[in-house]
Amino acid sequence: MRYEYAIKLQEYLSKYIIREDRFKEIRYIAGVDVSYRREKAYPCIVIIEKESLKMINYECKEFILDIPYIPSLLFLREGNAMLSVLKNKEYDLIMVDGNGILHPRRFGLASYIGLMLNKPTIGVAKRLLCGEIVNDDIIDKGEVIGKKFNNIYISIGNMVSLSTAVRLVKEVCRFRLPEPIRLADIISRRAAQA
DNA sequence: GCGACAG
DNA sequence: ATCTTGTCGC
Repeated sequence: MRYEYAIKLQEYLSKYIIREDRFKEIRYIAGVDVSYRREKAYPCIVIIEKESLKMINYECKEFILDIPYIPSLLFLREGNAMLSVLKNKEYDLIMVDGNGILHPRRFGLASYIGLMLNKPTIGVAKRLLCGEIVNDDIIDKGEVIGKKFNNIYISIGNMVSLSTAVRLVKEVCRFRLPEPIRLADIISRRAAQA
């Protein structure tokens, strides 16, 4: 896929992202992350019960990668790997290691996942991709596109408002990262090193 | 042209 | 993200 085409695709798909709450009850939350070893990726999903923060289920797969990492096009590299572990599982919302609309074209990995699965998703990044921070609000081109909290950057992926996204992340944070993502990170890392 | 740049 | 040992500190 040409670089220019991928950019156009993001601009087009971003129009379909829903930036408000579209769900009934959030009881189970999934977290997804990907670790690497040479040409292979190890996507992992962890599902926790929000109330108890207990892990209910997890799975890790091996995935062959052919697309390099290009800043702002992370969804091309990790998108399908993540989708493969999200299939046939039950959860009410997904937290993704990467951005949602906190993105130059308002369409990061978490938005891609949310649109493909028609599910609520939240983007959680450890470093800032774009925008400037004003009182923990992340502003880009006059628009609030995310929130800084706990030294992480939270954004709408799909079907969740920013305020709800922040509240949910806070609810499942024991350490720096929200539990579903922290656990998925640990498990995928271990799988990659095995 | 220069620097920045999720994972 | 990954390649990589020990080390300082709560």
